[in-house]
Amino acid sequence: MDKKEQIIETTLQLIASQSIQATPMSQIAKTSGVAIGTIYHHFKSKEDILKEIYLRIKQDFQEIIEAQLSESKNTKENFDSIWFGLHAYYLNNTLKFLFLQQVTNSPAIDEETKKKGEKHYQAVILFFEKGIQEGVFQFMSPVLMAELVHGIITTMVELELNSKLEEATKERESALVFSWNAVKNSH
Amino acid sequence: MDKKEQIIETTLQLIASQSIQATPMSQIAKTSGVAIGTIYHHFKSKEDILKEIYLRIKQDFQEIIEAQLSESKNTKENFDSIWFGLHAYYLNNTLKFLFLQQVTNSPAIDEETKKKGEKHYQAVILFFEKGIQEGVFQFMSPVLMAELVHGIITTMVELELNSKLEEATKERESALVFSWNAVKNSH
Amino acid sequence: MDKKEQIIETTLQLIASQSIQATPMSQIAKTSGVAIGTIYHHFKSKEDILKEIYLRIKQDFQEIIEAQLSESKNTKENFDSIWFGLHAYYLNNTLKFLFLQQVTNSPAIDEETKKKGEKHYQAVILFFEKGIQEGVFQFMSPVLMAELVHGIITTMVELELNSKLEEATKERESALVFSWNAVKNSH
Amino acid sequence: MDKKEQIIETTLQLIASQSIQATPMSQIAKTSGVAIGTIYHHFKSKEDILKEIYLRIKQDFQEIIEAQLSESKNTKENFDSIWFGLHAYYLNNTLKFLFLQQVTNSPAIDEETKKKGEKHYQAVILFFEKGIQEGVFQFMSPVLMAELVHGIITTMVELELNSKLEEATKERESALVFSWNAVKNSH
DNA sequence: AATGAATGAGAGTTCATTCAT
DNA sequence: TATGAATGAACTCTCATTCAT
Repeated sequence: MDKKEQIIETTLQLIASQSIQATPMSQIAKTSGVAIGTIYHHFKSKEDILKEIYLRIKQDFQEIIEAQLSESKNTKENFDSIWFGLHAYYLNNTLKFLFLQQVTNSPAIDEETKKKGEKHYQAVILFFEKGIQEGVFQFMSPVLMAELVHGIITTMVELELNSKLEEATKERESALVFSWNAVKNSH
Repeated sequence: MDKKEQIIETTLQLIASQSIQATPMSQIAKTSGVAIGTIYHHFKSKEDILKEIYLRIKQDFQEIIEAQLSESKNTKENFDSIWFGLHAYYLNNTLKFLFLQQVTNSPAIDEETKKKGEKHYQAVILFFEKGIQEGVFQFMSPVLMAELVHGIITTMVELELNSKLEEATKERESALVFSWNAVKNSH
Repeated sequence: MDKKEQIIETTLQLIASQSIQATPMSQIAKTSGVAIGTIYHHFKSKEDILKEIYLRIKQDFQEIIEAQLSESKNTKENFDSIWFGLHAYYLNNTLKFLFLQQVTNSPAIDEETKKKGEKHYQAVILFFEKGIQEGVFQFMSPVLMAELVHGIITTMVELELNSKLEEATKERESALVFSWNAVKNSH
Repeated sequence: MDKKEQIIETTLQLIASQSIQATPMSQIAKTSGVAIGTIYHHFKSKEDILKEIYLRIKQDFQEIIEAQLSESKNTKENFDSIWFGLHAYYLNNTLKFLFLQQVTNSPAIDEETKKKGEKHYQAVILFFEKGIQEGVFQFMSPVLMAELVHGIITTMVELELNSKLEEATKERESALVFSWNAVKNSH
């Protein structure tokens, strides 16, 4: 594997399992089987590695959304697809999920990069916007709605990973119902 | 104010505005108007200050819940009270909210302390448990339901603080509707 | 001796004998018999130590000038006193002289500090200004004249230290004559 | 321009404007439009580039002296020619002047190279030696005299470059008078 | 002749914590 | 109870140099 890719992969693993502060560059170097200088040859700083990982995950996010959304499905079907698609992504990419959790509410990633990351949300926000306009969804800021649903999925994954749910598969269904009821227009 | 209280207050302020890693003990000392030695006289370590702040917030949490819950209200009324009570607490105690955000998904607080903090959730979980048994709420793990609702409130406050909502007051109502539709049993 | 003083003294010695770049903080610490952290307790940075040493030398400079100048001496006598006073200071404080040589034309000391250092020249410049006005000295910018004379002394010390002069004592007299002829008004 | 020349030119520029320590090989490479490896193809080390620049300047020095000295001029005329020739060279080749200033009192150039550079002084030293023997100049070590005059020119250029003189052209004349009075035999 | 990815020793600095007063 | 000088392991990052291509 390419050394740069090696560094990214290692950093993701280490940070997911032990936090950013507990992951010195020296350890990233040693674990990657690369000299410290080599890391700095490919990245401007430690923060720069984090940025790259962050934006890659946000791009994954966009790709999943776009892969799930389809004009041939109705709104409910698309909603379910997005929900399960994202849920599955986080659950199958635990390292990325844990990385995001650490980084999201921390100054480890600067505002500029976070803004860049938000661009990848457009597709979901458009989806909710359309659903609201069509009256399928409750009237509400689409950004808020998107964030709330995302928060639900996120909380769900968190509890599953911490084994706080006895029958995760069943609860998953409940959480989806929970989400759909939250979102849909009941009038 | 006594010195210990001074230290706690200062630490909360500094951490809320600049993150834990950016807040060295030396700065806490200087800003509190106290010598470094004095901090260590009152607290075993830096982590110890964080723990104390963390547990105090969790206790606040419990008190709010208990203040809102009342046998003379029906489930919907109690739900609304909790929702607004918590929302108002976070919004009026921004420092504590920002502190929690940083600390929640980070190893800054050890698992033991987090467990201790969870004890303060019992009242809410019982509330949801009862609602589920009575059939007012959807059938679901009460822990999951509590976390999901809490997540919704949290996301809401976050967006308000970041000014991502144009008409926060209206959206707040929508978010409550969103939450209620999510939890209530629709059969 | 006071630890701060110890650090200053050691730094002066090390830098004079091996240059700034060849003098890492770790060596200053070890040679001073002090922990690295202790250095940073007393000084903001490596540059900060240099600044302090620099300004102390400039202050010495002023004190020497003021000690030599006397209203009871005529201009020629005062000139000689300053010349020999400064020459002796540099020769007897070799470390300080070598430090100055390294630092003077280098960015190791920032412009602000250099400006501060220049304040200690006022007495000499005034002396030359007065001599020029009285017609004892050649007509010329007093700053330039002061710098030129200082440069002569400096060059002299440099050659003496590098043993490039066979009979230093005699040459010293010649250099003084050289200086006085340069300075005096020949009309 | 050939690559080696390009590297020399770039290094001179960078070092003159930002000091040796602030000029890494990587920057020299990038600014020269050349790969790092290419630099090492033409020069053994960083110091090696400095040496080459240093010796080239010293050679310039010799050429200027030789261009100015003429048997058809008398000693005073030759002195003036050398003085102005050198002064003009430094002022018109600011980069080289600044380079010299940095390098002269620093270990960046090894003693061996400095010795080599001194060979280019022979012509001036001989000039002063002759003037002393003829009784036109004060009796004094010719090396010392040469260094002192050189120091005067150097100080003059320095002050001009730092705009510390209000009427540089006039002061230049004064500095020449200053120098001549210094060297000439007054008996 | 030219490239540039890779190296790793070593730099300056930070900061939680200790301890003598 | 309160102080703050002292500590030193550990951090991020730099940069002259090497070497396979």
